[in-house]
Amino acid sequence: MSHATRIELPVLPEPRLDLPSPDVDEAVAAAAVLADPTRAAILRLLRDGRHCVCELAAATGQRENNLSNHLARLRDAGLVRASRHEANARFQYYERDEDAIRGMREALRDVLG
Amino acid sequence: MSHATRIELPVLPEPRLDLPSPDVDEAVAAAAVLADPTRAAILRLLRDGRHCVCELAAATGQRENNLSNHLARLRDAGLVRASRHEANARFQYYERDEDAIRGMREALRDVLG
DNA sequence: GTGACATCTCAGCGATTGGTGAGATGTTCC
DNA sequence: GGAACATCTCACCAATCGCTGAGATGTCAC
Repeated sequence: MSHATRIELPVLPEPRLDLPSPDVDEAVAAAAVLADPTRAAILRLLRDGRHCVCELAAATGQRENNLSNHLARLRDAGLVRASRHEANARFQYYERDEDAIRGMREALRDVLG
Repeated sequence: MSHATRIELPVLPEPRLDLPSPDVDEAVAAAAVLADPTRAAILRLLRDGRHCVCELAAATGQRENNLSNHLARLRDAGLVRASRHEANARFQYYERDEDAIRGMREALRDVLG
């Protein structure tokens, strides 16, 4: 046999310590929004159409001021819009911004594959 | 004009207080895993193949014992598997469980649409 | 205007959680 | 065997976060 070494031998591990750190900021921000049961339920409910605060409060079992807090966070994140009811302006009706939701989905997809 | 009312009049709002509360537990659990930069980076890095702890630590800029903590959480959640290197068993190589990852993706998709 | 209703804002408290430090376990090399 | 290495475990502390309570704003009905 010549001096040629066998190809299938187990190779010594040489950890690569220069891997680039992936950019996951968007995905983490999206996940932080969803990591609360009330906010996740809001986004799930609004998937089927607009709802006012009292409806969302009843469906989630939360008090209305608490829901208002979560809705403010979703508004600041640009994920939902609010507009008063045409016939009775006491009610704020919320709907999703589907463009922003799509952005969340793509950021999460980049991490999960 | 007869007594027939016009059809296009704005309708009085009657909030539906009996909406069923959506089940978002799985999506919330998935989001809680991703809502940390280190864990999100780990899952993103393992998307391209197996890596040992020291590689993940270098790429994320975290200390190895801290990474070990996060990897334990991912293991307990069934999202990653560990196995020692064939040629040098000092190194624990981690890889994703793609079935579990797919479960996460579907749970999140149910909320985001 | 007055009262009732729907929503909003924000300070404060309690619970959860990520990073650290120190020590323990398992592996390789000499 | 002993030393160096790679990883793990866990108690502790500081920071974060969600719920509550109280008060403010805006709208409707009378």
